[in-house]
Amino acid sequence: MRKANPELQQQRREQILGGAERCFRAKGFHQSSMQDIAREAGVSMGLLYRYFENKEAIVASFATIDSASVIALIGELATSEKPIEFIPTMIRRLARESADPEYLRLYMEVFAESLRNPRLLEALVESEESVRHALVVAIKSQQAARRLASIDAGALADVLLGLADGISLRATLVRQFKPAAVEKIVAAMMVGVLKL
Amino acid sequence: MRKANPELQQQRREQILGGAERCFRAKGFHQSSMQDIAREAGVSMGLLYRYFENKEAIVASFATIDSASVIALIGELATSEKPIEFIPTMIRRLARESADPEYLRLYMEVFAESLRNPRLLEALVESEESVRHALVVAIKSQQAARRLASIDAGALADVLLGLADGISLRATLVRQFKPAAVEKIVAAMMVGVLKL
Amino acid sequence: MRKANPELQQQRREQILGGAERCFRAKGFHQSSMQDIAREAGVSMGLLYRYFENKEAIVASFATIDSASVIALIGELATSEKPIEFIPTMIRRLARESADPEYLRLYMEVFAESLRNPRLLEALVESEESVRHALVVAIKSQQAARRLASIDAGALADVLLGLADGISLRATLVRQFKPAAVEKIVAAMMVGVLKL
Amino acid sequence: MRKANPELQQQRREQILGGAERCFRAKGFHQSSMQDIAREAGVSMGLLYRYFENKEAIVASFATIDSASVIALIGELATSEKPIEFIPTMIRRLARESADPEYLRLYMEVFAESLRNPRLLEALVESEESVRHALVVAIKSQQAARRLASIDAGALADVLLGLADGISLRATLVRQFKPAAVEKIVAAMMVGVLKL
DNA sequence: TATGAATGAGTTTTCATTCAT
DNA sequence: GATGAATGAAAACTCATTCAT
Repeated sequence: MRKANPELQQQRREQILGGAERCFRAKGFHQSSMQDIAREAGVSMGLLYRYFENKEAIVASFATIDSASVIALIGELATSEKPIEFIPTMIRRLARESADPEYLRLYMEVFAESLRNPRLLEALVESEESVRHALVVAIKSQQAARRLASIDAGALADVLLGLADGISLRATLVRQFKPAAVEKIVAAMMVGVLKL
Repeated sequence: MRKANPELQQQRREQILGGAERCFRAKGFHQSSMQDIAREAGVSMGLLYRYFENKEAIVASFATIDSASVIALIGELATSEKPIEFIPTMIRRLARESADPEYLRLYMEVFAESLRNPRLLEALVESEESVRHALVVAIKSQQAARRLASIDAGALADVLLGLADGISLRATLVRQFKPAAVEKIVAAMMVGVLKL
Repeated sequence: MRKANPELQQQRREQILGGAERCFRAKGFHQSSMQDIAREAGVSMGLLYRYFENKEAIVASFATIDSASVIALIGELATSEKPIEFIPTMIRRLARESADPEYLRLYMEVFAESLRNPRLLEALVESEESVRHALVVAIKSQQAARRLASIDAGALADVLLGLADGISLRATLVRQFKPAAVEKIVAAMMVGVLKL
Repeated sequence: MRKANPELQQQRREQILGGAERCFRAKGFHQSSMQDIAREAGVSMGLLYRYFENKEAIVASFATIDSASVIALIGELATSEKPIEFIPTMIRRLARESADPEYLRLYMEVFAESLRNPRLLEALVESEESVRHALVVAIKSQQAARRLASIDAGALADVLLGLADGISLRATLVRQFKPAAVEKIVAAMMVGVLKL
């Protein structure tokens, strides 16, 4: 007798989400039909719906941002010996990472959608807060080590992450955007607030 | 014979765009049908298509952001006697202004869409750059007046506008967001870079 | 300027309901797709949905039974000089009328459906009660004229209409069904209850 | 090698039909999917199709009405000492039994379906006729015993069963339905035809 | 015997767009 | 200039059925 096979199921889920991501990146998710997704994922419509209750459920899977690389970067900050110097680099790298237009578009769409869909918003908020939490912890540990000034760690995290988001936005939107000059300013700002 | 009546035409355009904006804010524009827009604007389908070639043309009208209030704020900066102190206020007000979820959603969608549609992107970029240009001019005049340090004005504009965008994003996304603490940090950062 | 045309609208509604009835009679309404109905009615899918919100709304239109001929028959009873003799004839004709398998099927389906759908049931009940009411009135007037015994008119109406329904059912279901013998029994029964 | 196990097979059939009946009663059989049935019966899709060739075969199983209780009632009539008095009771009990809306719906659907599907109709007719036959036999024996007038037993059976069906229909359809008054009329009618 | 996995045509419904008046 | 009528392709989703294990 055939038994349920969780590995296969996991693989199928990923297969579908892979197809969906390719579609969403290429066309946006309102423009991607379930047929498109099924075709791109190489499965039938029926199977799609076996694994995801409806289209929204697929979209929702993208609200939980893959924050592994961000967390890694924050880890570097936590152990950095000169965090004040490291922060501008971190912001630049964060901004660069999310400046890919396709990624940006996906993120924007998920965000826009989540402003209407509580379920999505919940997932997005949680995923955002796990990143923020990691950053707060990193900041506090550096403050304890007397390498950063003792300012409100939560607010600082919001400023840094906001800065990274805002900069990546402008990098794709402004023709005359000069990364180096921007980074210099960021560096100066950090010294202003964080020097002991 | 009837003559073309430009005033009426202008009024009709605005009537339609008004209906469209209400729809877009309420449901997003992928979820707003042309029927919805016509109903909300109080016109017939036929008229809709007389004034706008297709749905995309309506959407495109929203890529030119209404930047009047932003320009006004920048005007205040240009004439401020203590620009370093004014900037954090300006950022806070910019951020607050765009933190309305409905507005944010509309803006996000337009942005997301523009990443795939060159025509939209063009309009968005131009509208963004007119704001940036105004800010650059204001910064330069304050630098000329020796009230701000002489750093790259373009890059500074990008940092400030990016910060405003990023903060408004986080204000809607982070439950523990503390506006006052954030503003204090912004103020300190500004002193760090802009003090002569 | 084109004005809304109620006549056209009325005609379209009938056109659609005509197509629907042909489909429903031929295949039952669960087996009739909206495409089928549109094709049979000679209209497009879009138009179908302009006139009927959804499939259920079309089905609901059939819950209001066309009771004109029944009412006419009851009218004959009301003015009959020998109502006791007329009733068996009436029952036979009622039963015959609804014994057409296609009609019966449609009626059965509507009934079955209405047992789950309150909106449908409401319509069905009302349409049934208008018939019953007419019959009650006819009976009472004949009782006042001393041509029928004074028994509960409502209950009598239910017995007569129930008998007609039950007989038409059996006429299609029982191979050895003998209309004449049945009518004779009905006649005898009527004498039993209704003679003064 | 495994041997076929008829008992298990029978049990499985019943298990499936039990699930199907629950589904059909709750939602009607056009609204019950094979998945629903399998789930409700607690078996897999594969097994479902091992025991029933297709959905129609399951539906067909419901055309053979479970007439045990009806037959029992008819048995009481056959041995009753005062059959004329017993008949109204019998009709009331028959009507009450089939007045359960869920049962009625199932029966209606089966009937509606059978008007298009000869295989179903055949089963339904046969099952109906076995009941009718029992009733005819009972009537004839009571006539032989001189307890009922000598009228056409077949036609009488049709009138009685038709009356029961028709009354159960109206009991669910007519708000002002009064069982007691109806029964009184039925009693009077019976005296009218059946008294020696 | 029994299961879970998979299919894909079919269903209802929507919607951007065009046309006749 | 403005309207209501009409279209039909495409969307999301379902489901009877088959297959591999």
